[in-house]
Amino acid sequence: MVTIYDIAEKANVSAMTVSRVINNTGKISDKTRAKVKRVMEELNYVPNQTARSLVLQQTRILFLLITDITNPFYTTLARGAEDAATKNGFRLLFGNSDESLEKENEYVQTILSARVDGVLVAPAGDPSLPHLEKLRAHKVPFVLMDREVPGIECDVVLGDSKEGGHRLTQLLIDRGHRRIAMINGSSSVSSARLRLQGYREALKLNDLPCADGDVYETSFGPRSDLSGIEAWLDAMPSLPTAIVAGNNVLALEVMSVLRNRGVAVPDEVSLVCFDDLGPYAEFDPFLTVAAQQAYQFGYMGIQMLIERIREKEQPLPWKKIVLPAELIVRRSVKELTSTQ
Amino acid sequence: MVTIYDIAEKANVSAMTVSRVINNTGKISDKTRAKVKRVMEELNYVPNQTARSLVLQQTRILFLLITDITNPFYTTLARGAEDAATKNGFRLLFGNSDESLEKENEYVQTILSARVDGVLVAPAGDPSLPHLEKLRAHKVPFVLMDREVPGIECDVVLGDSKEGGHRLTQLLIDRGHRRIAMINGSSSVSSARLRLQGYREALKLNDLPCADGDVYETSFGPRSDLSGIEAWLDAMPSLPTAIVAGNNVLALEVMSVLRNRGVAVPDEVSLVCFDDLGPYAEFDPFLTVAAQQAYQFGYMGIQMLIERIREKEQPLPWKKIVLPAELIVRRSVKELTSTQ
DNA sequence: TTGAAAGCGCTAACAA
DNA sequence: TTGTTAGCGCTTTCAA
Repeated sequence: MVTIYDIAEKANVSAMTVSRVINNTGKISDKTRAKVKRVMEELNYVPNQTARSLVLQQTRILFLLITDITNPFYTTLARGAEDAATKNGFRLLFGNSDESLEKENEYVQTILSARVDGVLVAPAGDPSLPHLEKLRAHKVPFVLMDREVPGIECDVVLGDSKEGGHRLTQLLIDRGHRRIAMINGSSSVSSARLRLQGYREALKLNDLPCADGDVYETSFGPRSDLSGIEAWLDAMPSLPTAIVAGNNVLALEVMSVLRNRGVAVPDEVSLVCFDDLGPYAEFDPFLTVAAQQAYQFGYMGIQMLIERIREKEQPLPWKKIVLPAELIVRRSVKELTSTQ
Repeated sequence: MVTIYDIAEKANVSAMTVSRVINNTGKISDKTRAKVKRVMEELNYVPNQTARSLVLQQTRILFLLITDITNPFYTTLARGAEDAATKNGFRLLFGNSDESLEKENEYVQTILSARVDGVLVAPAGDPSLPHLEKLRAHKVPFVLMDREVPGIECDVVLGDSKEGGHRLTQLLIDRGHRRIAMINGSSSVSSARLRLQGYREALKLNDLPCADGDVYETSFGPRSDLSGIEAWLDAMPSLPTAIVAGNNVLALEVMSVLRNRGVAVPDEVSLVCFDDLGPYAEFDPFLTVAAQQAYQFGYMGIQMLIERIREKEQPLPWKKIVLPAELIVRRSVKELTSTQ
């Protein structure tokens, strides 16, 4: 590895001078600066951030902890975060807690030991409190987003969940709906609580009832098993004419269940939700696709990489994995009966 | 900051002993181990990865460089990569090049100076070659995915693009389509080239023509301006009965353009594409939503965080930003004319 | 304008 | 089983 000393030696200066050139600090004659720069280019020198972080006690790394990387709300948020970080000379590390307190805790541990300069976090819920307290105890600055956690004072970026819930519900009422149900995230998540509150508020202001069974509380994250939603709908004496979903994921899942039952949206049940669907909102994506095994791409890629790192000394032959795509036929293709 | 020496002092042992306890190396009596562990808990000690990386010459960090973080193909891939990395005791850092060579180059610089142990990269295209050569020159192991780059030998995880292009096209042919157009990514991207090849192959095997204007080449990434696609369609004497899209983003964009023109999919034009749409594939998401300003959440969050880091010494009052949601009314809500 | 020495927090190698 | 020494690559402080 080329170090600052290699440069110094070859340029006939001290390491300190090289350091000054790299960081543009102190006074240096143009001549030495040019000489040092030339040698750096020649040797392909890249400063070692690790060493620098150790002495400077800062990493210039920020961490973004989100709860669902497959949700376009969070990926869009991530792009914003990345832009802001880059613009300010920070790098951004991502973590995905999957709405799990356990994973969140692991990430907090990682964050502490990596000595990142700050954290932008969407907490899994109110029980995230100890994790935030840990960050606070270690003096790691953090900003909450999307969700507040009672018991901790800090900076926070929120959506107006109560108002939003109110307006979504009012919109349905304005369209003539009287029996409106709600599916929502866990009540241990502040945004879910507020959205529910907004919903109830709107119903109340319009003198509409809300049966106990009309509100279903689950998790904001995607589930592999939709039977909970099935059971919720089954338990109702009749389907509501409209449903408010606490987020986009829940809306899609409800839609899936309704579709399997042959219940048409919006003809039989209207549906509204929090959070948009990114690039997938405006379209009717019943696309026929050659589905590539995206997850496998990532998984096997990392496995190969780790193997390569482990066997760094004995260069094995290069490997090439080709994964077949699966053709998924959906209704974006029309059968043409007559030729042309 | 609590260091290994603070622990050592309080536990009446040497720093080395503490190190051994942390890493579970060497032989240590149960008694000292217990004592050291107790002190570590007491002082809330967290090992400093930065220092460790410096001496070990490895960071246990892998880097995943993708070209479009809003594409479900890549987020799904990222989940796979994260799982594989975590399972093997590595952390994963993400970067998003946005199909831009410039951003890619910046990330390569970051990767080199951060001394990550390895990189999993979807290159922006063939001109990524110098970036890969730079990684190679610095002996940073890397694995390519999704795309190959002529001129560099390395590990690679690929989809079978040619075969996939062929099969998608054949599917359309089997359904009676004779005039099939293709919209594709840049020909400087290997997967785009192969997909086109598969498409042409299928046409040829079926003795079908392919007019020059029927193939449109653009970028795989999402564009803010769809006028290029408009112009492509306009230039054709008539619309084809079917279109093959080189990836999911292109398919959605074509669909958007067709929809604006009142061209029905699949009734008037059939559409197929590479890559699935993640959770958004099976649904008809014409959802009415309270769209939150996802990008702003991330952007402002990071800004607040950086400000907080800068003003670490003078604690300013905590800030709270509340962003309003925008109600976007789409056709998931039905107007009820009669009450109830 | 330049350089020498010390140290950031940790671990490998060796010694006791 | 435990401790001492040296050094990873860099920057800060002080001296020249």
